[in-house]
Amino acid sequence: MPQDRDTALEDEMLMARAAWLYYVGGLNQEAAAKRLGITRARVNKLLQDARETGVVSITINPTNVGLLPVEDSIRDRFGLDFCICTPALGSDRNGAEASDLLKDFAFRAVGAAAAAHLRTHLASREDAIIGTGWGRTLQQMTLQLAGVRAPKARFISVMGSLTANSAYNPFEVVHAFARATGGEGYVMPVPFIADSVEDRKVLLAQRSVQQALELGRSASVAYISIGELTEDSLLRRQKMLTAEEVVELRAAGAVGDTNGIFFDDEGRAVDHPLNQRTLALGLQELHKANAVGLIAGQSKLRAAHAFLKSGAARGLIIDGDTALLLMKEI
Amino acid sequence: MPQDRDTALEDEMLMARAAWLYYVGGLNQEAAAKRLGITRARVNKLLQDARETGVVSITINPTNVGLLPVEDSIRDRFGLDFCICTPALGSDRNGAEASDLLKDFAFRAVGAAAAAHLRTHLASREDAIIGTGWGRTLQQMTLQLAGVRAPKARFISVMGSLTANSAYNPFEVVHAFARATGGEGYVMPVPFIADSVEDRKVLLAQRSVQQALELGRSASVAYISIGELTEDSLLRRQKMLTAEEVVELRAAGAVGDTNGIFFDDEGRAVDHPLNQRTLALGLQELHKANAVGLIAGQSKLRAAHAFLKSGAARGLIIDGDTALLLMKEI
DNA sequence: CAATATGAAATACATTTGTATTTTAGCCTC
DNA sequence: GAGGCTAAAATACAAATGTATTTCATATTG
Repeated sequence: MPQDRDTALEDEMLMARAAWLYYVGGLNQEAAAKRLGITRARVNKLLQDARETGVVSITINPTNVGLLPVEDSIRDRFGLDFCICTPALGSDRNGAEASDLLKDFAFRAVGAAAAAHLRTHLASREDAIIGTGWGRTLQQMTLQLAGVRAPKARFISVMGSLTANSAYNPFEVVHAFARATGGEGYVMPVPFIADSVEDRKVLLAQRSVQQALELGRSASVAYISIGELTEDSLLRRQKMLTAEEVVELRAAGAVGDTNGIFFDDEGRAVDHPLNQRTLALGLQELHKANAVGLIAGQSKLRAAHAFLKSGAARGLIIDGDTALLLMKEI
Repeated sequence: MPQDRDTALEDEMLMARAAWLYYVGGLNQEAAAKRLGITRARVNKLLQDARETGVVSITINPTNVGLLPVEDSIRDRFGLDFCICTPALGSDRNGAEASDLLKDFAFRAVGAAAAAHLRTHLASREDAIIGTGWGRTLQQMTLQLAGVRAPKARFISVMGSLTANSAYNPFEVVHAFARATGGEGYVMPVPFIADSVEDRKVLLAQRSVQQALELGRSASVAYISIGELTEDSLLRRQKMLTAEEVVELRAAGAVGDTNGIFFDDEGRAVDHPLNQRTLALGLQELHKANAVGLIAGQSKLRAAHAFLKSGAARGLIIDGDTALLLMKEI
């Protein structure tokens, strides 16, 4: 049941005061509790809430994480407006065990950086139209937007949806963005890979799809991620592709995809029927929609390189370790 | 002895990585230490350094701290563009003991709020010219600018420097701003209170001083603090004033100063030789330079009230407790 | 008005963090 | 290469923090 409004306000105020005392004032929880006349346990909970809801936010100065030269190189090499790297963490002393954890980190790191980027973007244009893709990185991004309010912003998926439902689904992603910011969300209520070329035509003719695509094309920024083309890839795991299709696509030269558009090592859309069945903004359209590529995880290295060659992206947010590998290739 | 440059960079990188693992990645210090191949104690120190040097900064979302009516009243009463209050914390159950801590807290709180303000300002005009004053509040402000990059910004002291060197010195403040943001810093390489009226003329004639003042006048925002006029005031403690001068100034009606300009309860510059020896932007010039007054600590109440009457400020950032007291007076 | 649900206080305890001390390893100086 | 210096590792311990449990007061509901 909904909490009383006064109580909620009172609560948020207490939260802010506790947070100030603790984080800015440097009091410990006990002292802060005494000061506020409540128990330490309560202060502890308040602080937890404050972090979760974004009343307090912790930022790390991106200067001197040591990747500025890398950022510049990548930006210049691929003609981007900007390139942001998260800190490189790769040099762990105990090689094997960490790789899983590391991958998770990459998603969070890139998600956090992307969230910060969006925050800045919304600060300058609060009525922005923001295109969104799908996947784990995008999902992480939505989780780290606490405290961002943008009731006038509109989030629009630049692609159709998954059939299987998961937190990575464009539908969920857009919803999460809208909820986090108080803005509006729009999705394309069709699968993003149609069953046949004919089906695609029918779906594409839908007014709601046309409207969504139209809105997506006018985005002032669009956050999209890319996929690698392997048996482990999310596309496969979500059953959007069959094993045979993967083999075919690879045979056609495909090394990765963005929003279901498969491209080869040179960043060109490959000649394969699947590419005729995708319901999403194309590579050129993404560029016009100010696409920002989010790259998390070293398994995406090859796909990332190819994607950058395609020229679809205006900007790049990439985890530091993958960026370092990319540097070696260019 | 000065540390090797490479080592320093290496160190700062390690700091950033540790901070990232801990604050963003959510690892505890032990896990982060293992990941980085160093001891937990070292991680602990790195994190401490990271906080102190502003590599990580913790900001608090200022919505709903409950002082909006106070902010509006003060803003309207003194014709300001804006007034920002930090949370009021005065209602501690155990009256006496806290006053010292509270004061320290006020500096930090106002510094944090001012840092957030600057952050926003720089977001809209990255090549801004920013005037700066001196003192503990300004110094705190510089420590809380983590994550702000503004290589095109210029920071210019609106006043001469202290003779005694301290972290509060305009020189240090400007330097800290420049370092934190990557921007440029300019100072007036002269004392801000000359030994005599004649000396002031000579110093003022310096080309570098003229240039600095010129630049300061064109600031798009200037952060300045005010001082109360007591034996405890920073001016006295930094030996910028003799005890006799304080007595004289008080006799002339002075209740406070900003940048060495002494004013009375009505906010008028008092008629005293000292006011002829100050090397700094005057009250009217500060208004033109879009001055924002930073007020931290209840001991500054009277001076703050007078300062606001002077009309020198375009905006105000004040700690909540002092704001509440101010409210009672107006 | 009694029954019940709720949120916070009180309490207790395990974990994490901060800090001091000692030991070790590398490095500079002579 | 011995001596002394420094930074970090290793260790140990005290303080703060996170979390669960029980108890209590208050508000809500039938």
